[in-house]
Amino acid sequence: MRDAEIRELPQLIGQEVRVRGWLYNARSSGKLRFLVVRDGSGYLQAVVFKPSASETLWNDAERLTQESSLWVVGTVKEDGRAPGGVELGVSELGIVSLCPEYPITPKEHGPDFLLNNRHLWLRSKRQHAVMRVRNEIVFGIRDFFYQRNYVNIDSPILTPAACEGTSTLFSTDYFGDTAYLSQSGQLYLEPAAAAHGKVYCFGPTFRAEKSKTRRHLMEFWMVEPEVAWMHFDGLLDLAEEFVSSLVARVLDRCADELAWLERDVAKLAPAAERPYPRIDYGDAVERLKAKGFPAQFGDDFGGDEETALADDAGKPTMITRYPAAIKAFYMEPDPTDPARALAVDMIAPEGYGEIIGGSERISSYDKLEQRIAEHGLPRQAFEWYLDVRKYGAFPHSGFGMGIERVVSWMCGLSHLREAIPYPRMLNRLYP
RNA sequence: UCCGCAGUAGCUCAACGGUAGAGCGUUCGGCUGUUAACCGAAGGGUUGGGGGUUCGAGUCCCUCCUGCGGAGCCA
Repeated sequence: MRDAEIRELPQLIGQEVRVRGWLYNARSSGKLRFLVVRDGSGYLQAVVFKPSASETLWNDAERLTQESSLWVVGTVKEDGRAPGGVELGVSELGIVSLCPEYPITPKEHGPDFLLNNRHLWLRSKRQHAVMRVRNEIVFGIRDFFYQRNYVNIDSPILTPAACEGTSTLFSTDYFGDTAYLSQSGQLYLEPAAAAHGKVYCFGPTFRAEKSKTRRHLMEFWMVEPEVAWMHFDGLLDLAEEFVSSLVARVLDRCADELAWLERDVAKLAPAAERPYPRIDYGDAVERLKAKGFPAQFGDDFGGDEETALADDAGKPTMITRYPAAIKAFYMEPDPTDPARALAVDMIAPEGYGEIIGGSERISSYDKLEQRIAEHGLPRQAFEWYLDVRKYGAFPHSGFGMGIERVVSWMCGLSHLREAIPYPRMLNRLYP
């Protein structure tokens, strides 16, 4: 007799196995008791039949409460009446820990209650599926870059000053000095691109903005590639290849999870195919005006405007060459129009908003020095960053992608908070 | 920070200014194939806090707190 994970039971028909897990739900019908057991790998209907069960076995099966931990020994049987087509005829049952009244019932709950019980909510089917998709995306990201000979160079989380000087930062005491939690790894990645050529960082990012929307978290995960010698067109190709490959991977390997989440796969599938539309910022403004939005050249786009642009194509859409004035200081000006930056935002369809922001970086020492001054940034804090241009300047480009927004989009979630195990939001730091 | 919505049983929600209700969960009973099983019964309440109007407030008014959605900002 061997221990088995539930996912492998279809290959073990007729064998006696032990399964360990938790009681997800139970139903009884006179002389029968159906125990739905979950072990993380799947769900199993374990059946106890009173006439063939010992008194102890039957009583234990009756005593079990939702989320009690247990083990069952029995024979794996094929049965069309069981969910998944396979069930276990239980011959022995062990109660490891009897669970007191479990807060999360198989009925509906509100978001506040569920978030207060996030540590338990993670056990439920839907959250389980989301974390599986997230896992696939995270691994897919690392696989994508590893296959292409990128080197993972992680940036520090504690930093001495604002990376971009715009967003509000969380601060903490650092032996008497003030340290800030990183809001981007990019600046630290650029020197590493001079060392390895193709690099990426992947870690948590912190924004202390008091944003209260379904698209914002205070702490989120971001992956940022940075590539030496890559110009703007190459960056657009990279972003497109990257995102489409992740979508294809999730569609291929997470079909069960997407089904549990009732994700409309037909709406996601087009994003697995290249190319993605590329719309010049100026054309995007015109298109929005034609749709009745009060868009003006020079403005950044709002959430509704982004949605309108990406939904035209029904797949991620890249908006290119934004006005330099509304973009970060380190972005390379467009050689054909210095008022524009070689910047791109990739907007996901179905209202999921910006998932990627990137640009070609300024490679000239003088130009960067000038921009730092124009933005009123403390030059001293950026000496090391200027060194990237001083000692062997090189053209390079990169982008950042927010993991939770991508997970949220692929899973079809209505809120980013379900896309991360423990969401950090305004007014929420528990559990 | 601004605008809007909400707070009633453990959970999700009802209740015209006039006796505080249902479903799920829990406990007990019933059923030999259940699929969020079903049937019967029981237990479960300071209606977010404070103040006011009224013969009478879950309901109307003021105020505070908490949460949700959106704006701004961004991934």
